[in-house]
Amino acid sequence: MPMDHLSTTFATLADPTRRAILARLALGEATVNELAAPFAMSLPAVSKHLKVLEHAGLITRGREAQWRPCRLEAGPLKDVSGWLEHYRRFWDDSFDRMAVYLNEIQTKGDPDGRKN
Amino acid sequence: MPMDHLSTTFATLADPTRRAILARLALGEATVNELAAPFAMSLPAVSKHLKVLEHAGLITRGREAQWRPCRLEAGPLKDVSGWLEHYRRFWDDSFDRMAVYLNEIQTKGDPDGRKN
DNA sequence: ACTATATTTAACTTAGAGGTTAATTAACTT
DNA sequence: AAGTTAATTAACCTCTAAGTTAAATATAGT
Repeated sequence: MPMDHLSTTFATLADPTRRAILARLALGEATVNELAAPFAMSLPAVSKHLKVLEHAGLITRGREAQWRPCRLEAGPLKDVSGWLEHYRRFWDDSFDRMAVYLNEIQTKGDPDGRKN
Repeated sequence: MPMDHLSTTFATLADPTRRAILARLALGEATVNELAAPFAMSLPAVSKHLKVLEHAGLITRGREAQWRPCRLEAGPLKDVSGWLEHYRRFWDDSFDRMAVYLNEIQTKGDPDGRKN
C-alpha cells in the first residue's frame, strides 16, 4: 500500500495518455480542456489522469478563474534519470567518456559543484 | 489492450521487487532461487515477476540443467533514457553543456558516429 | 526406478487502475 | 438571478496485477 516514490513515478509514466499530456505540457501550460482535446476519452477520465500526475509530482495546478492551468514539474523525472544511470553502462558504449565528462562538470563546471 | 513498448517498460519498472531483481542482475547472472532469496514472497510470485521482466525484454533466460539463469538486458532502459532526454532541460541546468557534449561525441567520438 | 532440487503452471482471491455517465461545484457573463 | 463554461466528484463496471497454495514439470543424483 505505501508506494515508494520511484514506483509511483514509473507507474504514472506507464500510461501513454499521461505521457502525451506531459509532452503537451513540455510546450507550456495548458488547461484541462486543452489537454483533453486530443483524446478520444471523457473529460473525467482526463481529470483522473491529471490527478495521478499531480499525485506523482509530475505536474502542479494553478487557479485562474474557472481554469486550472497545469504545469510540468520534472523533479520525479530527474529521479528516474538518476536511477537509470546505474544501468547506463549496460547499453552505452561511450559510458566511460560520459562518466568522465559528468565528473568533470560536477566538480568544476557545475555552479554549485555538487558531487551527487 | 495492445500495450506499446515504452508503456510496458515503465509498467514493469513500477514494481520495487522487479527493480531489485534488476539491481541484483546488474551484478551478474543469477538463478530464480537466488533472485527470490531476499524477498518475503513465494517462489511463484518471483517467477511471475521474472516473466514480466522477460516479456518487457529487460531480462533473458538461459538453461543450465534445472536452472534458468537470468541475465539483464538493458535495451528497454536505453529507450527510457531516450524518452527522458526530451525532458532533461526541465531539470538539468547544465543541459546546454550536456547537449554540446552529446552532439560532440555523436558526430566525432562515437565509433559508428550515428546521429540518433 | 526413486528422490531431491529447481522452476513453472493452475486455480483462485483481492485490490486497484482506468474507463463510463450523471450530478455537482465553481467562476464568469449577461 | 439565470445561464454558460470549466472542472471535479460520485457511483458504477470491467479488467488486470500481484499475491497465495497446491500440483505439475524437468533435470540430476543415487
